Amino acid sequence: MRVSCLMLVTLRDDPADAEIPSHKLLLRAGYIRRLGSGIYAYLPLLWRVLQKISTIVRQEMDATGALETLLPQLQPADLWQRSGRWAGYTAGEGIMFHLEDRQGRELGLGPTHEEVITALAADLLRSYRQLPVNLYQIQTKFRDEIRPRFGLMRGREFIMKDAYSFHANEASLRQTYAAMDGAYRRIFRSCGLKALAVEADSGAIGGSASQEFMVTADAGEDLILTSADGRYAANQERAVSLPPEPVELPGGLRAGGAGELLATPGQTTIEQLVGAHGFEASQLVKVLLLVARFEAGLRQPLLISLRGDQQLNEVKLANAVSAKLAGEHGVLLGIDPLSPELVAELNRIGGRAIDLSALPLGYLGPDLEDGVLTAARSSLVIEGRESRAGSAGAAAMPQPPRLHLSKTFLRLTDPTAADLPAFVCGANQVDQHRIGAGWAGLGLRPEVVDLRAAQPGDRCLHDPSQTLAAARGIEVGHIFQLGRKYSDAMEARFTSETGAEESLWMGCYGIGVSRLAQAAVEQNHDANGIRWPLAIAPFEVIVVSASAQDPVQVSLAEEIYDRLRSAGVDALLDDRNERAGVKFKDADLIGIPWRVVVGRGASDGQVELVCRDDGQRRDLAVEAALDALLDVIPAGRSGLESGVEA
RNA sequence: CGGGAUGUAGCGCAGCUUGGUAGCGCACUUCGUUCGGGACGAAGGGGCCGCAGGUUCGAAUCCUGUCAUCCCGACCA
Repeated sequence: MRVSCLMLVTLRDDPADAEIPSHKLLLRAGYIRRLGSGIYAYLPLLWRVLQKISTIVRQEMDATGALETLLPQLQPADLWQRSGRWAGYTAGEGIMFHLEDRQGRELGLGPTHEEVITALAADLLRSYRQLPVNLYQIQTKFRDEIRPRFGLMRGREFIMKDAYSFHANEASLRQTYAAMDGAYRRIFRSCGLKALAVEADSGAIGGSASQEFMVTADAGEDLILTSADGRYAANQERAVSLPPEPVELPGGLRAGGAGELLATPGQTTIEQLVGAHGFEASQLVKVLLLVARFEAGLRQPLLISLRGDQQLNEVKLANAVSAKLAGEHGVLLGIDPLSPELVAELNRIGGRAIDLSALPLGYLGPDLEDGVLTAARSSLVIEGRESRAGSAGAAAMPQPPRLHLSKTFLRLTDPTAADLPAFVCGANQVDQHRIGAGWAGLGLRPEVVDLRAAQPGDRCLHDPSQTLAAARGIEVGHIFQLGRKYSDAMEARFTSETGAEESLWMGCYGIGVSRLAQAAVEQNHDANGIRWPLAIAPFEVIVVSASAQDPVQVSLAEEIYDRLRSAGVDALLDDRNERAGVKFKDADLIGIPWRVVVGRGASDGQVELVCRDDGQRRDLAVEAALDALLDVIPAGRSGLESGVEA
């Protein structure tokens, strides 16, 4: 390809709406253009990168026996209603673009394909003899992200490789999951990326085991905790660790564990209590009030007890709450702090009102009575769901769920708090705490759930001499063992060896192809521009004649370009009538791994070979330069020596 | 959705406080000189100043509304 024919438009200034290096560079170097928030055109240079990544992905997926396919992006709503995800994915903070066709039928634009593939599997897979199978596709996904960000990093339209496997039993699922783990490590290594495999939360997709693949980069959206020995790595959402040992409370239990009152005027935070009384934060139990929202209308107040020096991990909390209540009340839509606005909403739906002013915020103890949820004397009751005589149109709308407020707290206690023999906690009255309280003395038998966020510096479970260190990562891949969640919901069954009808076991495996391209830039750039790993660079070599006027240089450059191309090298020829400096700057910016400069030495058959990655230059005879390139390029196409580290 | 910021030429910005001819740098076109790290000179082209109302003799500038984009939080490949 000749640069003169490439529609190359590079920018000298950083675009104002880009924040992180990779986003700026992709815009400046002419790889992408924004059409709307989270919507980008992939320009020809980037398309070459995406194709190369896709080729690597295909090779590795095919090598595991996976079958490439292409599924519809336009997906009928009833599929999603059958899996129970339609409401969660379209209402409120749902992420699916959806529309109605001319007949009034509802459709969604595929954010993921569990429903479609499971419906197909239900149709096609009848016998254990057909199993296992693993189907994959590389295609555009649509997600109405709450906050699109950083160019391709979080787009509303993006390219994803997604694979779905079906099995007769869990052991087979584990086998394919392990095969995908291996394939993913090879894919990222082949792309020339340093990636880290970490334990992950399985999130909204559901299922049991899951692992994420992170490209380490400062701009990453995820926090990863790793042990120095490399044996443990996890997303902070998921990470577990040994908490620091608490400091024993002097005096132990008082008043039989009911605690003695302690005047703490104006001291509503851990820091203030520690400062005023010389406590250690680990001697305190703090209480958080939250409300969980469920799809079927339940609003469940939560009373969470944590040791004072620990932080809540909201993902762990959501999982725990969901595990307890989602079966009966549908999908957990969210968990919110008990703010005045939320109290106002609860008051509208609760029948009786919560009186926020009666809650001694900052002085709450774990034994706060359920009575506060109904105790307000306000008789101001406003019916939330008055059914107005609706028009025909309104009548056709599905009825929103009836909101209702639980009158009792769901009380969950982190082990760090539950294990304290004696502690300081709020007294449920303003300006008072209690010292020397204990769980039994307060009349409580805490329900213990791991809710604390692991922190950098915590000791590791597998080896307490190791501590966790933090790194930031960009999630480029995620593999899940789904189990039978979708096959149960969508009745995707097969006949087993014993003749019984059983639900299929499923796994799913995703790679963000377009995100991966940008992550590669984030991990490989310098002040002058992008430094593509050879394996996914849009071109492997750029041939630049220093002077477009010198016919000797021009013809030698043409010759080298032709010979590289006929040797199977992806070569680019900068044949523009520009000054050498402009061509060099552009070559660095767009990040081509090797540059052949045909300049002053051209008449003596000498050229310069420049490596973009380390900046090294060598003056070589033409033949030597070609030999060097034909040696290093095929070797480099297979990626790094060692990519995935854990 | 909550909080913060910004919309002026393809890109980056000034002008707005104090209303009166729409500007600068880069990019683009033509000519000349230059030619190994984003050259120089000359001459040009390109603007519903995000949009809609309002105030005013007069609005990029003041007021109201609205839309869009970016950043910080919940979502995820």
